[in-house]
Amino acid sequence: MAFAAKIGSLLKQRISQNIIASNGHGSLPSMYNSLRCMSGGSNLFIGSLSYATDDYSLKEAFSTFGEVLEAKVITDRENGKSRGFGFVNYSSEESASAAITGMDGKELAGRTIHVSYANQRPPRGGGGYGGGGGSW
DNA sequence: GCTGAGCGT
Repeated sequence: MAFAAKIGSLLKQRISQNIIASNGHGSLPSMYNSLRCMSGGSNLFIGSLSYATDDYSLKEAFSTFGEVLEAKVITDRENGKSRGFGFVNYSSEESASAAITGMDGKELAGRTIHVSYANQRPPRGGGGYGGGGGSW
């Protein structure tokens, strides 16, 4: 069949476009170094959070910019009190970018928060220090 | 009786 080949061609083009879009979106700023170890989702670091902010409020606050797969506010394990910062995991990089553009330097719960891409975070499992390399 | 730089079990 001829259409079969056509479908294959279309699929190939689609894949190529996807790869190219992942490499050079054209709209994303230069921050490819920050996205070196991630697959399917973007991790954002939220700082200067209010001590009254929780995971749910974070998710609800950042859910308006995109689909938040996971929103977590860091709390002390020995105290159980909010440390004042959290992390937001989006399902798309554009959503994360939109969240940064729309929430970085803005106010949440009455406090100005700082939104940026997360950096340190070893994939829990292994034992041992991973790399560090945080210099870009 | 609690505080505001930073990066999570």
